[in-house]
Amino acid sequence: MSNFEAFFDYIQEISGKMLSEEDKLLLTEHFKPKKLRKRQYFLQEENVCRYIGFVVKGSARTFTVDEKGHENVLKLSLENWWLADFESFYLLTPSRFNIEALEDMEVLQTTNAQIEEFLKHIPAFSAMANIINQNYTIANQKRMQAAFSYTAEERYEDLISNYPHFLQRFPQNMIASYLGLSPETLSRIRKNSFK
Amino acid sequence: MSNFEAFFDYIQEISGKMLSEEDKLLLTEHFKPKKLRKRQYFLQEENVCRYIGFVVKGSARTFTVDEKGHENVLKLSLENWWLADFESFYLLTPSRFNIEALEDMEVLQTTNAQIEEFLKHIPAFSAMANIINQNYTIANQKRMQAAFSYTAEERYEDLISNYPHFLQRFPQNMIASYLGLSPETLSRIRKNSFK
DNA sequence: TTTAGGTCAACTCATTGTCTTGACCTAAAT
DNA sequence: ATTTAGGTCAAGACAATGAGTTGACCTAAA
Repeated sequence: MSNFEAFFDYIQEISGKMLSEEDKLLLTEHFKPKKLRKRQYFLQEENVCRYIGFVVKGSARTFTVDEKGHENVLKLSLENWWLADFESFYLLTPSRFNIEALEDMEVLQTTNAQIEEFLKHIPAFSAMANIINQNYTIANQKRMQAAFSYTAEERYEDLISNYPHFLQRFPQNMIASYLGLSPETLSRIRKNSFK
Repeated sequence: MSNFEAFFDYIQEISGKMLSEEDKLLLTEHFKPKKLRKRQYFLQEENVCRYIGFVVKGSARTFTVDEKGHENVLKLSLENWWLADFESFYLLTPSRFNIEALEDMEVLQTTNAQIEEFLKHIPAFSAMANIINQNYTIANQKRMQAAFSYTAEERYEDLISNYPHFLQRFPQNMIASYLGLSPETLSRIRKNSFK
């Protein structure tokens, strides 16, 4: 049904290791394909994030809603990204985040307990996990730093050089929120940058 | 925060019994107010329905999605109705139903285990539960019968005489689906009934 | 062989979402 | 004290979506 091949390729590519047939079988058995329709939630705030999802198709946003009902986008996800609130997922605490499909999606999802098994038994998976965690850490650090020391314009330039496809896939107001800008400011920045 | 008064009134009115202050305290402690935004799901298919919800404000639909992606509305809910897939809720089996907010909603929700407590300790609650179950059974029976023996037009007439406010609160295509009609057919029925 | 009602396609109209623009405000940095 | 970056508010343009209607046609059961 769902395309596990892309998932296997992804693991092998990131980890630099091969998956055996048994590995693949294990993964296929315990990653459950799930379809989300546009606007459907993968995770709703106040719930525990019981599943981690690998995006096969579609896009999503992770966001919070503050007291005033204002939405704050923390993460934008596309194909070959992971969906989860890791804090909630690992500690089983209620999440403050919402993860919402922005398009119809296909996701492969599994539980915390299963992830432990994969880490133990599948070398490629475990290698991948390490690399991903490193990448996330670096990316987050960069983002934090950028938020403090870069101007709005620089952050935008940074985004388009690192993730040029974001502009095609995500509405501009969500990118603005992701960059910590008002939609108006981003609109003006874009206008100016056409010179 | 949320309006428990309406909930208390409802219980007392249906059951014909009074709630003591302790009863109210127990209910307030264990029914958690929850806000749903329009299009948010109270329950998604394949999940276990862990909560039952009392609608304080807003409206919702219970529907299934068949293999062809066609949505089938089974229930329309307004203020002072209950939200749950009772089969899933009582048996803890994965649900085939989706329950989706059609407007921003305020719901009071609690768990199966808590309901047991209420039934044991709150006479008014237990009396209410009995009456509701009876009403549901009767209503379902009528609906089944209607589906088989009435024409589309009769079912529509029946609906507007029993629930005239549905027309104001729910989009016509959902009412059509609820009646087991195509939207086109309902549209034509309404046109004719203006004579 | 009529009839009830479904399916498909096209069109209208209202609603919502997205982006842009101008006017104005504020806080920090000169 | 005043420039500057960027936020807030309000209005408007435009596109996309959703809801309702209508006509044409099809099918199964009475």
